[in-house]
Amino acid sequence: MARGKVQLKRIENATSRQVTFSKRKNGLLKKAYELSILCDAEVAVIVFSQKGTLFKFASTDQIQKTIDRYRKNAKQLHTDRIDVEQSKEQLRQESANMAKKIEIIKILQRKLLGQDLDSCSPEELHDIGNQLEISLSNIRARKTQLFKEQIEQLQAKERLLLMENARLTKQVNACFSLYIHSSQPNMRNDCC
Amino acid sequence: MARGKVQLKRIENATSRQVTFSKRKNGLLKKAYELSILCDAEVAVIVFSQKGTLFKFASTDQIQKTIDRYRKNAKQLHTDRIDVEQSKEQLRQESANMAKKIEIIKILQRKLLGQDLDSCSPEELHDIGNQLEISLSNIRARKTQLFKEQIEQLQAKERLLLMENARLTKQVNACFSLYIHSSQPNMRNDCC
DNA sequence: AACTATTTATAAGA
DNA sequence: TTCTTATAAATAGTT
Repeated sequence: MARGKVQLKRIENATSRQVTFSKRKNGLLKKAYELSILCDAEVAVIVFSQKGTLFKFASTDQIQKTIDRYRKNAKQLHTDRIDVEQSKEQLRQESANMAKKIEIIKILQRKLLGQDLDSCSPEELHDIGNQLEISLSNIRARKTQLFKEQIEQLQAKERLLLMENARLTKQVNACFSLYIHSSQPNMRNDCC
Repeated sequence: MARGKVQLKRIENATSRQVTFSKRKNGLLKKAYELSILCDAEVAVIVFSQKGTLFKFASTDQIQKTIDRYRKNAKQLHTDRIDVEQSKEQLRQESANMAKKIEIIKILQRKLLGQDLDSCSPEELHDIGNQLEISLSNIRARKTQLFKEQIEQLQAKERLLLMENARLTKQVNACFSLYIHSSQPNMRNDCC
């Protein structure tokens, strides 16, 4: 724009490029400022030098406001901020649900372990009892078996004793009959 | 910049302001473009007219890239994108941890319910057994009591039968003695 | 960083 | 809006 037109292409000389960047960058920011003032427009400019240095101008107090307005306008808000908030909210809810589940499971587990039974409603006690019955019927099989075996043994013993008892009674009667027929018929009632 | 200097203040005439906005806006975007080409810089410009119409320029294919770079540079990324990503990641991890917890608790619960016992190590079986023993000892008290009562009854019966047996044996012997003394001494061996 | 010859941007007018 | 044009501003090359 002075002392010769410039080609619109990257300035190869590094020093020259750096100088031009500095001048034009200032010019750009100034123009942005003027536009915002003269025309009452909302303007935001972000410039990174090749070195990575940041320069910016914003007509609002917070450049973020303009950026947000841009994103909203460009309907990218849906895929960015709101989207992110939604997925965060979703994760939060999942989290909360899981925490609830854990609590419920823990409570049930404590009850299954026979603790905190005081706080149970009758139906709950019933249900827990049923569940535990299932558990117990599996786990206790062996113990129950032992009890049963013991009872069966006792019952077998009982049967044997009853048989022995019957046999003895018969024998007593037989003896008594022999005795009656041989000497004392009036003793029959005492014997049976 | 021509035909008279302008005061750096809002142009009051609406039409004039609109025209100036259009011209200067184009000029700003052009300057931004030139800066990005000549100096190989990353430039983003966002302009909203008073009406709210959006105009923008970005030297990258996606203006969002420049905005993100800006936010990163301005260390706002910490409170924005990265922060959001971190909290999302945190929630994700919590979520995963909770899922694991639920799995573990479910497995334990299944085991407490007497299922999937095949997959247990001996120690695990032992621990679960112990836990269940506590539970069982509380819940089973009544059933065990019934078993014991039944056994006690049977034992009592057994004792009664044994006593009866003894009594009968005694009686048999007594009868036999009477019989022997009264008539047939050679029958003693057949009787006992 | 300053200078200045030129180019570029643009205000006012049409 | 767009074109014109006088003139202000920006800036490339130089110092």
